[in-house]
Amino acid sequence: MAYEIKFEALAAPTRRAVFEKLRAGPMAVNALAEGLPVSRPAISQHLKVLKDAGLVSERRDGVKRIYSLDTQGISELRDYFDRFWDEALEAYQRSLEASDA
Amino acid sequence: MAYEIKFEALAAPTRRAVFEKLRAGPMAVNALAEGLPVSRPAISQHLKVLKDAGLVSERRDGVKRIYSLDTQGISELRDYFDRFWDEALEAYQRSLEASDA
DNA sequence: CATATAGGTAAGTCATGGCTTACGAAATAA
DNA sequence: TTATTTCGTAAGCCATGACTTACCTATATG
Repeated sequence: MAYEIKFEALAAPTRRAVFEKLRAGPMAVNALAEGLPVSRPAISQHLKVLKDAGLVSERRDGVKRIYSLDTQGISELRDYFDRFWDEALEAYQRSLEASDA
Repeated sequence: MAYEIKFEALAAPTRRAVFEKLRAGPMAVNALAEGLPVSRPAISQHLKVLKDAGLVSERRDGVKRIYSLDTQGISELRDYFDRFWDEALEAYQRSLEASDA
């Protein structure tokens, strides 16, 4: 449920770049912004979207906010495509049987 | 490779509705448009995007075009999230070890 | 042939959203 | 306290893209 938000969250290229940068491990906002061709506020906005989508979580550390991947939210997407792939195969099988003489 | 196109393809709600409707099996354009709150040309446009993204394939049958799910393209997304989930877990482990006393 | 069916394409409209700059707030440092 | 760092938020700009209607092509059918 609520895949909508997750798909939309991963659609924007720079936002997905932020997301994938977190594979290296938890990171603060300035570190995430480094190397990306947009302003830091833009990164903050992307992080809010990713967080609302349940793909990322936030932790405070002094004046910094440390963002990390949300394994729970990511596993939901994994499960979604697992099921989708199974169903696609079944549908394919049925369409073959239907065209049998 | 080329996840970008797939994510963007699945981001639009009605386009994902078309995509998910194909779980039932191969279907012609008019059948896909039925029940959806947009015009038939809009469905055609969505199908083009899904096809270019490798999520859907097309077959001609007389005057009809039969669209089906592309298991190959879908499996690429499944693999993407499989790997992502693994890496997210590893990153989580590393962050735990790093915070060990 | 003429007509109906099925669906792709063009062009234009309009809202969404990704970006910017400017600003504000909270925690540390001097 | 004052300054500095780190970051979120507000407001506005502008391109993108999700729609629409109008039109065209191609196959079947009378």
